[in-house]
Amino acid sequence: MNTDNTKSQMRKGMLEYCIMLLLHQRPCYANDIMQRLHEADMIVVEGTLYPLLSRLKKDGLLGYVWQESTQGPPRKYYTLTEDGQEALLQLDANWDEIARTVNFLKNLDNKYKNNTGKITNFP
Amino acid sequence: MNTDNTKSQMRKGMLEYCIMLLLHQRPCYANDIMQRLHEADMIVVEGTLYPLLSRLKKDGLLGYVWQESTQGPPRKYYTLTEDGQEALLQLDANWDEIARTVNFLKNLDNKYKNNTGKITNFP
DNA sequence: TTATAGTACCTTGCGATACAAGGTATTTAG
DNA sequence: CTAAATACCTTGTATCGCAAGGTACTATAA
Repeated sequence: MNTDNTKSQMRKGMLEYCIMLLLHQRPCYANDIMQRLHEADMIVVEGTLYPLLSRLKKDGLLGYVWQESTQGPPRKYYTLTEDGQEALLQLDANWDEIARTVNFLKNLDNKYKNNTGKITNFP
Repeated sequence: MNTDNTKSQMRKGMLEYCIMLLLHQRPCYANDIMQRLHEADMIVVEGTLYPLLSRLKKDGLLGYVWQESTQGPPRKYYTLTEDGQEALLQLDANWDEIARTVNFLKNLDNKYKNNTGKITNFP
């Protein structure tokens, strides 16, 4: 089984949420985000991140300012707009709903296994 | 913001996991799955479900048997294969990792807001 | 018998997205 | 002046959710 692909699929949509959570804490530019997500055990690469940031900018959820750097070219520091903060609340709700659903199903599964010991009740 | 689309994106990969959790409890045919997921607050439609089941079958994670019905055409009752049960363990791990990451970021965010009260520490 | 409704399965086409790979521009070090 | 490092972005591919439409079987009613 292609576990990498499944993990990648599971991340779809989550990445957007995670990045907005990060930006809610403080402004970041691309490398900041990649580094901080890496610390949180979520890998993201440039080819994923830049289009995502551009899209959120285009949708009005993010803004950015150019900031000079002491070690290279200037950086785009992204921040959440007001619309972005509202959207983040929606994403919070979406996440809670999904987590609730998954945990509900996992609990059903555990309960089932504990009660019967095996899986034999074919209709 | 298109919340429906975001939710749809967040479900990518999760659906596969949820369906395998259900099938780990007992064999189901398509309508069973849609109904039980609906009870768990996760909507699935035919156009999503059938290709997904076919793919998991093709990958060897699911098997099925035809079963006569008293109220219509016969049904395909799907079950997890051994490979499917192994894959489910992987998906469990993937889910845990993602949930851990998201909660880590959410806690960071909460801690940040509680400590500072507002978001002003621009670099 | 034929027509209609209900059930169950499946396919096609579209939009969205993660990712690999490759490209451009700026700054600094040698 | 060149090379390396940093930072930004684009293109092409594969995958997936979903709306819409299609096929086939069964039961019921005219």
